[in-house]
Amino acid sequence: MQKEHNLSKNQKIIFDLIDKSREPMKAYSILFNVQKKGIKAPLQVYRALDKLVEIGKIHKIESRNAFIACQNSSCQVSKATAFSICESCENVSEISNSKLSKYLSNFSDSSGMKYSKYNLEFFGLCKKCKSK
Amino acid sequence: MQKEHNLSKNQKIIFDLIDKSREPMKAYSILFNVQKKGIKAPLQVYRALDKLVEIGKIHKIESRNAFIACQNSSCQVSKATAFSICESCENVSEISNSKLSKYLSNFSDSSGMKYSKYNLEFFGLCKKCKSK
DNA sequence: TTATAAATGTTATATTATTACATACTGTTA
DNA sequence: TAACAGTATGTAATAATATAACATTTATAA
Ligand SMILES: [Zn+2]
Ligand SMILES: [Zn+2]
Ligand SMILES: [Zn+2]
Ligand SMILES: [Zn+2]
Repeated sequence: MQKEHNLSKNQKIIFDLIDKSREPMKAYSILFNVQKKGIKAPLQVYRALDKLVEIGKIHKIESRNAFIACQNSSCQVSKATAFSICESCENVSEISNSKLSKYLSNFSDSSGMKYSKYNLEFFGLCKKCKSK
Repeated sequence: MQKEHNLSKNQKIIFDLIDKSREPMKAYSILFNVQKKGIKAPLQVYRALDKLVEIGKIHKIESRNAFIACQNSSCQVSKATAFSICESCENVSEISNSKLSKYLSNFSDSSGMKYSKYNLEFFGLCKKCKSK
């Protein structure tokens, strides 16, 4: 059962915007879009983004410096994330595959490191772009 | 067998610096370090980095905006990369695990996407930092 | 209530990366 | 050799991404 996070005003404005977007959003594009709601400075955006990532409501696509809403109802924190990214149309989806997540969550090697988090990004061509 | 790439002057200067570094290097730190060798502008650094990534001599650690030399003699291109990152000391190593790479290279799901590349970053505490 | 943590507002600045344009070098082929 | 194509370089300006520092306000809980 998922802990309910009561988002603050700025967090809610920014989450709603990202959640409605069909594509990953960049911080300054978010800023531009929420200026009419009174959020005027980059730091206000980055603070909300940091918190939303921390509680797993959004994830950062590291290779794109962009943010998407969590598409798995189960991500309470952003600690085990996998995405597919089309290099042609830049469509991004969160991969929800229990075998993959089990495999990676249980991964260990001889380095002696204790892994507590991972982020995986797959790149390729989506169905649409392949057939062009 | 690995194709021999004849690095250009700037590419060689920058690769040698990264290769000697025990930690991932950031672009502007690289710039600072190669100024005595005549490389004066960010673009000169970024161009060499782009090429070195393309041919697999270095990889970008996306979550850190930093670059490390390939630690696998086999990476001809940066298309199947996995790293372990200590969140305490920021030590980064390239993971070379054939089971993992096979698993990920063969991964496919029902989305219809054809994956041609991936990048995986594991986070946690290294041996040293765990025992502190 | 009092204390504490979390969130906000604001300005300035740091860090990372690209655009645009001119020039030079390297290897191939007519 | 000459012409060409592809790759690399040099330089200036600027765009895009992210954080520091400090003051204030709001929410939560002892
Ligand atoms: Zn998620
Ligand atoms: Zn596509
Ligand atoms: Zn490698
Ligand atoms: Zn460590």
